[in-house]
Amino acid sequence: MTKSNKRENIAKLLREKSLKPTAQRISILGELKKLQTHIEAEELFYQLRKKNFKISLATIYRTLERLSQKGLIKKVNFGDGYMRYEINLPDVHHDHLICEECGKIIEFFNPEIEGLQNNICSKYSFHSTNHTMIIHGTCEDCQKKEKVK
Amino acid sequence: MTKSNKRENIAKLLREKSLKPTAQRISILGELKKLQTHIEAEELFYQLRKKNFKISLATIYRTLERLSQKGLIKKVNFGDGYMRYEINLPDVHHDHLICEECGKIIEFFNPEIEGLQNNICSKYSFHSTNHTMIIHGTCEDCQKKEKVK
DNA sequence: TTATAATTGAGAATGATTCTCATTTACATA
DNA sequence: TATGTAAATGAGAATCATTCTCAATTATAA
Repeated sequence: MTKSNKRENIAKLLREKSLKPTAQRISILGELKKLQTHIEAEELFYQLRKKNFKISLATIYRTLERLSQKGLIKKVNFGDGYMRYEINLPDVHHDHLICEECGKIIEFFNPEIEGLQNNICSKYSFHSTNHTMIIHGTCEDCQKKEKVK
Repeated sequence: MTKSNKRENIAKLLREKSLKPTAQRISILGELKKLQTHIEAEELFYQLRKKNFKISLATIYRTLERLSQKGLIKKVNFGDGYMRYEINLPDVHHDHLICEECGKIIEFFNPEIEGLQNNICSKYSFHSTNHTMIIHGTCEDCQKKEKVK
């Protein structure tokens, strides 16, 4: 796919969500699409600047918020002081394992979680739009390091 | 149980974790124990001040962090800008449903989650110390309000 | 083209949390 | 029971991710 085709696809996506397809929004969504993983606002800001996209940090935050409200991206909170954002691929929901030692974040997908979520929600007559499951602990590598000590 | 007995129990708990049982730490742990639910640092600060405990906000934050490291309390992040803290009753792990409309937080306990967590961890050779599952959506009451509109 | 409502940039403001450092406290030891 | 010392505390300053403000710019409908 050509570069301008990609841009046009993203623009279309934005219009479908009644968001004006500005250069800034297209660049953010394009970058997240390419990344396929979570990123912090400031990091995204530097990445885009490095690629000569003209954009301000305020716009990054504003846009990420809007895209998240519209369901185009997901906002993830690992509890370490700042939000992370990632493209929202429908039906490919994943959750996270966070290593307390080295900070590594492992993404995992578990279909049973979806079922479990449904059970819980129906029990409380709760209508869920989203869930987060974060498991904190120690990763394989860091467990080995522990043993060596 | 008398008031001074309670204090002595909490002091013992702190000593077991090699934490000096200061008046401030005892008051914090006592309050969380009485509450049995999550609370924000600032709110806890006001509660304790109201009860004439002499304590500073800095100490609140420091102590909550220490108690959490030692596993006496749990730190919960609902992603709304500030941490919440709650007493950690072992083997009574619960998770949360958060209503996006009214902010209500429903606690739930689901034993299957523990099993699921174990499956995931063993798959990744991950040693878990803790997990959080948060389901965002709309609570029963707010769904009814929606319909009326 | 033009009007206008939405979007953006730059930097100031906010606010939860952390840090600093002088003072106080718990407690092991004499 | 007195004392030395490392740990804990209080008060307020500092931090820093995020949000706000407002003038300038831009997307699009007419």
